[in-house]
Amino acid sequence: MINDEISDNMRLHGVLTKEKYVKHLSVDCTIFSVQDARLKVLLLNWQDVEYWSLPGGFVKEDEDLDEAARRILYERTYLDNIFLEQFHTFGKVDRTSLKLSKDFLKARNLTFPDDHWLFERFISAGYCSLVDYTQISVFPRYNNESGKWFDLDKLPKLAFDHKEIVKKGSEYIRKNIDTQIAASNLLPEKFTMNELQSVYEAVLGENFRRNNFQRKILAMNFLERLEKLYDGSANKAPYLYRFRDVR
Amino acid sequence: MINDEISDNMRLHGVLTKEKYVKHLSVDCTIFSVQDARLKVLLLNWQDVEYWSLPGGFVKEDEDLDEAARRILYERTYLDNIFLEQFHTFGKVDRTSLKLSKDFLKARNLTFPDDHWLFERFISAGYCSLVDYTQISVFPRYNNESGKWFDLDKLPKLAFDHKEIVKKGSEYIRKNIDTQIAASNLLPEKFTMNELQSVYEAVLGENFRRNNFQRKILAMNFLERLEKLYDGSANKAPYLYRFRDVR
DNA sequence: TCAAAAGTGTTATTGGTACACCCATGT
DNA sequence: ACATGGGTGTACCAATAACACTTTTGA
Repeated sequence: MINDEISDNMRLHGVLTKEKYVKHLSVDCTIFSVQDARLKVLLLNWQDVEYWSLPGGFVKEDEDLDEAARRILYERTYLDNIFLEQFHTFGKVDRTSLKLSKDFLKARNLTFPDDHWLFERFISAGYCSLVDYTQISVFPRYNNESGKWFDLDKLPKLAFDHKEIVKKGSEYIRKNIDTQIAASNLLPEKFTMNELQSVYEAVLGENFRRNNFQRKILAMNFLERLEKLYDGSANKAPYLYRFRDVR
Repeated sequence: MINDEISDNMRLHGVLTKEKYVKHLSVDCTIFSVQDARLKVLLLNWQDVEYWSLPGGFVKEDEDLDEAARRILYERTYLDNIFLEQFHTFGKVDRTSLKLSKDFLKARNLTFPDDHWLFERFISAGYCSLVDYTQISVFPRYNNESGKWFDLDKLPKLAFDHKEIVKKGSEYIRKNIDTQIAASNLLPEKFTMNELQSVYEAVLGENFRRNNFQRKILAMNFLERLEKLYDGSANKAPYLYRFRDVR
């Protein structure tokens, strides 16, 4: 366990010194999911550091920005083939803090020279995705790192400007809810209207009348009605649906 | 004139070698205006270079990304206090081209070592703004550079991925037309409903019925009705309006 | 036969579109 | 008085919201 931890940190140190990254540029992912009928965001925390932060990373020199975001998401969640969208780039000079950056590295027993680019100014591209948290097989990536899902109005202390990033990310998800939900893996291949409605309600944080919801969704014409689902419950069997266009 | 040109280029060279910029990061501005009842975009061209490009620039190390965009817009158009919004960041590895970059510099008689960061990969944050082209006092900035407004469906050959940037920028402007027009300086302090409608029609590229347009706009409740305008024409005097919230 | 949950229908309201009409204004 | 362009009213249609009723299901 201790050995794992050391080797993890060694690996990270090696990666940050040897691998070629685009300096001053990072990607931060706001990964949302639905849990207990609420929209949650995934945050990471390192042992002995007060602040939580978004799963983020750096962009390799030979890697598209979008690719970098996909890779980072994969590294954090082992989720592949996920619909990920850029929503805003955060570029305030003082958005990161030297002290906090050092604390982060100290918590992992990493040291870098004071003039390392890690301590300079960072511009960060924000990406967002809606995922099924039960399909996230393994995180965190490092032993002294922990991940947790947070309610948007019960966020812990966040590093840097990550609170603002989460806010903008969630606004983006809500504004683009139709495509986001359709492209997410939140629902199984086939699902009932009720399940779909629950997801909408969780993401938007408001309730709809089931009949009006059904009409509205069906009018958008991206659902395909399939066979009925007999799940053994003592009521009329609901139809199953599927998103029309294959992703 | 020749002297001016030389000194301009010298200045640019000096700036690019001495001033501290965030490497690999640029800002490109899509500046739109309305001319002949059509939405136009401002493009720049250097003598002896086939390709046109967006007014862009680099971000200083001690400058917010938003600030950089404002500064660049000011440098190009001498427009100040302009509503400028970020809409997307373009990060493909091959979005710039080494050859074209060299051509650009050659056209200005500038030489940089081959390993200069100017020739490396660039990530560019796209900003957009709607402005009154008649209020743009002076551009271009350099003598061998010319600026011109282009119809969106009659674009010339564009450098790098600037065509895509223009497209995304115009989509953003159209999607956010209400705030964009209200925040722009396209209209004078007081204006008639007809003038407002013309701007909407130019930006969206479609026509509306005046009475329905009026209803819709007034329902949004961001206009304040003022006195009537007697301009001497032989018809009923239209009301003047003003945007409610002061910008 | 009953409760639970789904499907479907009906009406009212709202927002937008099309058309019509009247009003003010300078020539 | 008249053409011009602006203001306002009304009828119509589609989308949405609110409410009601019927159907299916396993216990």
